[in-house]
Amino acid sequence: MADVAREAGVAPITVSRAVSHPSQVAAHTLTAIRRAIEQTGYVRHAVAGSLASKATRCIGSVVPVLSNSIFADTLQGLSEELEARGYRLLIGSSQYDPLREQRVVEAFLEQRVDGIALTGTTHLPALRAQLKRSGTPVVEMWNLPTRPLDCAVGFSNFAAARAMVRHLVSRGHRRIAYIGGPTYMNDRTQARERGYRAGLAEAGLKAREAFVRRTPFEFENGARALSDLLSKTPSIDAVFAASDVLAVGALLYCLKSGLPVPGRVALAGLDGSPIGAQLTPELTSMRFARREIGAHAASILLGRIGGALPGTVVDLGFELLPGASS
Amino acid sequence: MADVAREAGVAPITVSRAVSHPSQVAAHTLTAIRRAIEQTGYVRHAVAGSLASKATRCIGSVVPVLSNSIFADTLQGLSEELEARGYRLLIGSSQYDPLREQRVVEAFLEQRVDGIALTGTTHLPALRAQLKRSGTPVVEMWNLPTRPLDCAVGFSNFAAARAMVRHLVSRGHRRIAYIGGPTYMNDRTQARERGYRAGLAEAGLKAREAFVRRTPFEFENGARALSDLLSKTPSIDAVFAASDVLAVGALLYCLKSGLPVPGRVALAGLDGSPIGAQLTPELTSMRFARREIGAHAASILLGRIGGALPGTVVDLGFELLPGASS
DNA sequence: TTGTACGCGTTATCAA
DNA sequence: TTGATAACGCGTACAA
Repeated sequence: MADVAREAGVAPITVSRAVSHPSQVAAHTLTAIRRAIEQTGYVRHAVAGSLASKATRCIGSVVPVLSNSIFADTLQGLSEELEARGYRLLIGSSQYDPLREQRVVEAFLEQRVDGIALTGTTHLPALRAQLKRSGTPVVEMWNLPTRPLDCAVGFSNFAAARAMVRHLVSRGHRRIAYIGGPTYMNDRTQARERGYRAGLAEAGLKAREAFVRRTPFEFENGARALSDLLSKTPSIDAVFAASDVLAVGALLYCLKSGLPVPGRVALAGLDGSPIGAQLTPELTSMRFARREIGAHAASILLGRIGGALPGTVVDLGFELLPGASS
Repeated sequence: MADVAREAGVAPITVSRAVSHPSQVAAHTLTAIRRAIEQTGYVRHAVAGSLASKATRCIGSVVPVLSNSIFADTLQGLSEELEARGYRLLIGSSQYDPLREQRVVEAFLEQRVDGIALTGTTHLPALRAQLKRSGTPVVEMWNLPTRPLDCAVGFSNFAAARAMVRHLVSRGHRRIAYIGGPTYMNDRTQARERGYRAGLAEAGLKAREAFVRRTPFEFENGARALSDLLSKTPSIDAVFAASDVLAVGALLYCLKSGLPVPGRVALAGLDGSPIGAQLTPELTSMRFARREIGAHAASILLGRIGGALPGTVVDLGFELLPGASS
């Protein structure tokens, strides 16, 4: 920066302004400085800038996994909105492990990110304390917390799951099994399972533990769980898989085994994945505003950084996508 | 840090050592400092540390998109390997736009990342120059460059595509069409298309432009391209889709339309996606070492940071996954 | 094993 | 609109 300043015949601080706040610099000074930057090959040192300004213009984000496209869409929304406003996105993955989440966030806090976007609302108490103490703006995504850490954006996983069970009931199904993810420290999965039970209860059906399977989000596991359900409790006439990864796996298993869907079992998922819509029969699912969750999260954080108060909770809702699988 | 030092009765530099190089500090001093850190709630300021040490322990990575799981796997490998060695991963996406790639890398250079992992080998000349000038270690992933920018890890997209055509020929197919991605500034897609033509040429078959479709990587586009090929050039007896996203889309289209596979058309993809393996018929594909590409990229960059010379090019090869679709 | 002195490259603050 | 000065919070180099 000193070299550029010398070259352009100005003080270093003017170069700083030309780069960061060009509107505060006279037009002719600006052109001189830009030429000098060109000539010297100067690259702004963002680390030094952050140290002096006490702002990194970086946002940290934690998702369970990158390989599930539902979070990829949210990250895309986050990243685009942030980029448009001159912010950068750091991404960490927790692998559904709250301890890893904590470690990733600790790294973010050391980097002095200006804001943090988390997936879900279940976090280790120690992490909640660290976040509070740091004063960093936080937004929780993908569910509606009863008591948000700071701000939140998502939808009611409970209501979405219950609505799907209502749909299956409305189609005449009564013996509805459930395939979902592991519930440990996962508020979304927990809420979906509660939504399933609530939906059954509403219809006067009773939830049976023998109708429930919990398994990690992989296609093969959806297939395996369905096969297991059909052999152990052959009386079931529908399966609600609380994630399209599991639902698609289950549907493909039926196609492979020649089991008519919905003739033998009806199937429904959640998440509205593109692949489900391409299958035959088309998978009944629920669309969530995946990209918008990210975009809203970005807006909320930038608002908080700009001085807005905590407490914002945005509900983006959900939309039933009825398919031929149910 | 000054507060911690006072609390522990040592100089600030000793606190710095206790945090960054604990082995250089006496055990009892260490425990005193750790207690002081606990009491004060001190969080290391990584920005200041980076400014002083001239190292950020951050690696920047550019992928075309996050939503395609093939890159997610590579990022997972990268991130895990880096994390294990105390480095952090910054992720940017180019949306297959070389200008966006350049802007993302410029941001990385301003942040003073210690190394950069790029997808592919086609980059804007201006970007190549900036990278060279910066001296930052770079690794190109997912293809084998003839002249690497610095280092590279991947496999021959050309050879993989050619091998798949050989496979289709060996199964008796002669009128083999091609569905691939857009070729502009995408060396992987270009190489796969050249591999297709080379495979045909070897077998004494001639490539016809009417047999070729280029379309963005989406399930629906694979379906649309196949439908178009079947109506315009009904004589085709096989389709090689140079990416499983497109191949799966094409296969699902056949299932929906009741076209026998491989009876009416044989189908083959590339990338070895999990979903392809679950379909009926199982999709013929090619497995690439997606995770390992990322893990190797991390090792190579850390090696370069540690002083290793540029020029490393690692070929991880590919493996044919024959399925019932061909 | 611990400490002193200094500098890393910017920006905030205040003044001109 | 531009500039002088003083941090920002660490780690390096060297010394004790």
